[in-house]
Amino acid sequence: MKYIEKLRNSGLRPTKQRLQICEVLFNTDKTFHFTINELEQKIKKQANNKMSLATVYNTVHAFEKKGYLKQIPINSSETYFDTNVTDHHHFYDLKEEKLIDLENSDVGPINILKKINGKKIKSVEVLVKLED
Amino acid sequence: MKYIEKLRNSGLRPTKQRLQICEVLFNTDKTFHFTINELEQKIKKQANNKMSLATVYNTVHAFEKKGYLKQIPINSSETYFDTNVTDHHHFYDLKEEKLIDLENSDVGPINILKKINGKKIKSVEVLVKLED
DNA sequence: CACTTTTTTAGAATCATTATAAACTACGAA
DNA sequence: TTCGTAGTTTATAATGATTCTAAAAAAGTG
Repeated sequence: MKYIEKLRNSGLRPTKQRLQICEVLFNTDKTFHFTINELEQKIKKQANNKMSLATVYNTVHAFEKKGYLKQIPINSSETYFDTNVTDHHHFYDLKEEKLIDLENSDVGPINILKKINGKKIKSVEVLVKLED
Repeated sequence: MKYIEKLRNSGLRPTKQRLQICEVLFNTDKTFHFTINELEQKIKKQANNKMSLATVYNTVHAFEKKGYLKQIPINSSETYFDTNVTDHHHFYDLKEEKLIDLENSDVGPINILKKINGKKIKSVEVLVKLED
C-alpha cells in the first residue's frame, strides 16, 4: 500500500485509523482544502466510524511537518490545510469564505529583492483576497 | 486631536481608553506589528493602568474594519495586526516567530493572470517564510 | 441637572487546539 | 507464537485566544 510509505516517512506506524485518514486525503487525483473538522466529517462518512479528534490532529500535523500537507496562511478561526503541496498560491473569497487554488503559472514570477541576513527563503505564498 | 477623527470615522466615540489605544498605535512614525496581548502590555506600561481586554479587542476590530489597521494572514495562535496599512508584504522568520515588513518595491510586480467570475481583487499579500 | 445611549469592565462562555492518562495495538525478539 | 515494550487511540480535561454578557460608569442631549 502506497500510504504506508507516507506514514513511515512521517514517523508514524501504519494503523487502521491513519490508513483511513490517508484514504480520505490521498485517494483522489483532485487536491483539496480542508479544516480538521471537515476532515473528521469526511472520515466519519467514508469509513462510517468515528475517530478521536486527537488522532486526526496528530496525523495531520505529522504529514504537514513532513511536507505531505501544507498549512494555508489565512486569518480564520480554523486552520486550513491543503493536499496540494506543489508550490502554488490562493484566492480567498471573503464573502463565501472559500479558498481557490491559484497556480504558479497564473501569477507572474515573484522576485524577492530584499535579503535578510543569515536567513534563507523557505516559501513564498501569495494570498489574493476577493470581493464582489 | 487627530485621533478623534480616526475614532469617529470608525464609528467610535472618543473615550479615554480609546484615545490611550490610539496613543500607542499611532503616535509614532514607525509602524509595527502586534498581537492583542502585546498591545495590552504596551498600554499598561505607557498609560500605567490596565484596560479591559474587551475594550482593546473592540477598538482594534473597529480600526481594522475601517482600514486603519491590517490583519496579517499568518498561521499563528494569536492574530497579528499591522499599523502599516500601505500595500506591502511580509517576511515571517519561522525560528524567531517574528514578522518583518517587505515593501512593495522589494517585490517584483505581481500580476494575477487568473480571473474569477464576478469577483474583484481586494488585496494581494505575499508571505515569505524564512529559515536558517 | 435628569435622562437616554454608549462604553467599560470583570468575568463567564465559546471554540479550536493540545495535553493527559488509561486502555489498546503493532512489532520485534525469544 | 507468545511476550514485552514502545507506540497509538481514545475520551476527557486543560489551555488559551477570542467573544459574550450584564451591570456599573461615562458620555451625549436637552
